[in-house]
Amino acid sequence: MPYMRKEQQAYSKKRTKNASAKRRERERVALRKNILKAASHEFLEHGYESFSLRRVAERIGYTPTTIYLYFRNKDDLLHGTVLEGFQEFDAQIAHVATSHRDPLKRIEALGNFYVQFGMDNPALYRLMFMQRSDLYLMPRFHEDDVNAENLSPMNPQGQTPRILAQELLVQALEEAMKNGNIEKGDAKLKADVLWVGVHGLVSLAISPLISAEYAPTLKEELIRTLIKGTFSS
Amino acid sequence: MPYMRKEQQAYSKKRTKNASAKRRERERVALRKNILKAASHEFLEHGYESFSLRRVAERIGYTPTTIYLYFRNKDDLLHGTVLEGFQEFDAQIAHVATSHRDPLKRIEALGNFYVQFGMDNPALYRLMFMQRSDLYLMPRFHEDDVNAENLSPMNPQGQTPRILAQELLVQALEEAMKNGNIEKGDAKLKADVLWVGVHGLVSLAISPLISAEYAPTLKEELIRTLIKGTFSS
Amino acid sequence: MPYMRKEQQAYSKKRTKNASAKRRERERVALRKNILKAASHEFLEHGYESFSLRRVAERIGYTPTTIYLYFRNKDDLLHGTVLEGFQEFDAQIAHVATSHRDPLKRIEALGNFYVQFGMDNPALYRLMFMQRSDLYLMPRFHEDDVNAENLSPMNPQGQTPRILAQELLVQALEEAMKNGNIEKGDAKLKADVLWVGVHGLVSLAISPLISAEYAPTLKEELIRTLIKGTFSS
Amino acid sequence: MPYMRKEQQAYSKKRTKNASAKRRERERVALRKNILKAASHEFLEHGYESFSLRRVAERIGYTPTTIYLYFRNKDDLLHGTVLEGFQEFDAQIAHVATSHRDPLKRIEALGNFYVQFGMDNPALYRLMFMQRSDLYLMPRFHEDDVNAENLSPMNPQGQTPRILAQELLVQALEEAMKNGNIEKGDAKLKADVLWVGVHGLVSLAISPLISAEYAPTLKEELIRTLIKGTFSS
DNA sequence: CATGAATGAGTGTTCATTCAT
DNA sequence: TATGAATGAACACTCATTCAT
Repeated sequence: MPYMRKEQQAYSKKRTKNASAKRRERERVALRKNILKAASHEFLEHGYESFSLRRVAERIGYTPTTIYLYFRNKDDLLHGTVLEGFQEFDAQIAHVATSHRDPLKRIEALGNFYVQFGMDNPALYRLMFMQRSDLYLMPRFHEDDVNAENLSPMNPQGQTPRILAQELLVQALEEAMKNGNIEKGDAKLKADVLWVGVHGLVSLAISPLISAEYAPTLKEELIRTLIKGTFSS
Repeated sequence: MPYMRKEQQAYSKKRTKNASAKRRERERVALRKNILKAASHEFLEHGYESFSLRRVAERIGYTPTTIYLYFRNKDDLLHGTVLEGFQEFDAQIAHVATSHRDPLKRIEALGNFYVQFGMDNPALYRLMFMQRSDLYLMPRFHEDDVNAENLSPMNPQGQTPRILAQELLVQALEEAMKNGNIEKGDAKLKADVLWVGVHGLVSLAISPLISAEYAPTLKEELIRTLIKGTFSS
Repeated sequence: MPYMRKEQQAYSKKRTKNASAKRRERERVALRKNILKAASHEFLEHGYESFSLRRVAERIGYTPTTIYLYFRNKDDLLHGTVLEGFQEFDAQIAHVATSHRDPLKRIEALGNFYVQFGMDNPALYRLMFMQRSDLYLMPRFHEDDVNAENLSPMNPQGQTPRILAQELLVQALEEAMKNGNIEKGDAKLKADVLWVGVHGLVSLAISPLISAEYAPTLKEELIRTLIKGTFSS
Repeated sequence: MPYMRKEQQAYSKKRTKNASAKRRERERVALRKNILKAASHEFLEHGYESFSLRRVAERIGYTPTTIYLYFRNKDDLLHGTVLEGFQEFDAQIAHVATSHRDPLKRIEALGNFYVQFGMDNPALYRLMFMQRSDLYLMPRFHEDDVNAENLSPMNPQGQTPRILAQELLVQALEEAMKNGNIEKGDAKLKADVLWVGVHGLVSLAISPLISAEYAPTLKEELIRTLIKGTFSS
């Protein structure tokens, strides 16, 4: 080590300390993300009910104990995982909504995205819309998690967040009504009918009740029917 | 005990025995049903994966061991729960189908019954159509259960039984097409669209995603939409 | 029923009662034997450690509870079973001993029988000589079983019964010494050497350590060796 | 803590860490051995069939769960118990064999060691030669245990290892025959006769059937008999 | 005499969690 | 920061046993 004045030494030390602290923080965040990623895989494979913290630890090559340094307990990890999934879904569908000016096209895009997302993420879809909708509806999972209100990104007023997908659909329908694209009526009600339709499709498509090959055909027919039933005068 | 002649005594004894045997049988059946009911609740609360036989026992205030007197093992209990529900559902919907000659009325009745049954038996509905449909699809649960072929009462040819509700709907649609009530087309496909609709409705209605009060309104609108989309030329 | 005088009636009644009592007693004894037989099969198949009372009940088509009418508990049944086996062994070997006057021939017969019995009843042999010799040695299994001293039929003096096979061998050797067939010496010691030899053979023969096909050859050589080592001057 | 320079501190820390790691390792090994010891006692008392992992845990004052930190499952524990014993036995008897050039002396030494080992380790001996010989015969217990081929140290050719004691005896007899110490013949057969003899002795000596005091006398006589029967012309 | 119903103790095993290091 | 050691609670399941009938 070359000669340094005392102040320099102290300054250097501080810088070193800072740098190392930052690196540690970076590593910390990275590992946290890693855990969440592994957890979401675990979740996808084993579902909500038999989600195992130990298997998550195994996936990333750390001891179960380590996870406790990043999450308070199994539930916390699980909630973190699904929260991430929910946010992902909300972000993506919000993006879809903002990508189409024309309300009719937007409605179609929303429907297609919804179905696709469900079929691509069956475990998550099951959880959100079939098993634990309460979790999806809940504004926050832990009482002390003050940032939880931004769970649903489209909720600037701080109201209890609802199902974003549904709200986007309502908005699109309202616009379409205003534009005169479709006849006026209860937008919320009509939106819910559409939602019921696509949800029915997805939930059957990710079950053994209808086959994966059959799903697209059925989807076509369903959409045709819904459009005809909803929009035709 | 009052004085009795010997023959009377013997007769009385026999009657007592019979009566007690009958009472025991009644109790047996009752407890079995009780277990099944508790099991379906357990199922509803904890899902298939973390279904716990012990918790079922706790619910009804018996030892876990007792359950083994009524079911061979955990799987058997689950299957029993499911089977019971399926048979009940199939029997009732078959009855509905035979109660309406007119195919259009029959379709309406089937739909109404389907929705009502689901909302009246949410735990069972979840089990059958949302979580363990594979069980419903299975023609028989135990290889040695020779009576399993009558699982679906409308299957006299001995073919692998499928979803009875769906088949009844297809039949009704075919009749309606033959009668000229609706335009010809792929009856199976159209039936499935209807099914997707009602299933979507029920599955949301029994979740916290839409409220019970709202359900009837939504149902009306859905039916209107589906009918318009399906039948109008 | 024809006319009878009172005394006659009473007599007849008594006779009837007697007869029926006897029949009941016969049935009782028969069932007890039946249980013991089933138990000994169970014992043969599953050994001492995993002997199951319920399986015994299943074998004879009675409820487990019934067995408790004939035996105090599982141990009692188990003990009854093995006791029977021990008595059988003792009876048979005693019979073998009395069938041969010539001590040398008797020794040979005893050895052959011993080996054969062990190989024919491996479970019992294991229990008597390899696993729970204490049971075989014990004069009685239950403190209150006063008849237990006749466990070993050759023990009229009421002494603690020892291993009958061994005693018979000692007697034979003593006779042979007295007769001058073999040189004098410690008969007990020489008998024990022979016993060690046959026991070693049997216990290996009923284990996977030596094959069943090899056993006879080995037996021949063993006997040759023992005779040469014991009797030749 | 006394004053230390930084480097010293780091060094000390490292040493401490090393030391503690070593201590942990020692404790680990010790506990593992403890478990194995308890397991072999459990085995001795309750036999293979009703061997209870939980009782083993109780014996050493740990929770059952702890055992799973050292053994994969019950079977693994049993196999561990057995394997340990076998390796020990094989190693020791191999050492005995190599310690005596003269085949006759070697045979005598082998016999003495065999008997002594059995009487010193009754639980293990029972396990190896009286109850679970199949385990001893198995070349490896776990498919993934690549080091299992050195189970038997005298098997450089990689052949399926058999009972080492027996093989050593055969070798010694063959040498003795070659040297003209004893008359030629079937070495394997003669070795087995000797084995049968010592096994018979040990297995009776560690049972209540013959007393510990009597064992040496009987052993002397047995050896005398076997030698006379085997070697004398 | 025999049974059916029920229990309590015990089995192997998994898992989330804690604590000292 | 991360780990290793250990635990306690829970799980499905089996068995011997009791009690009322």
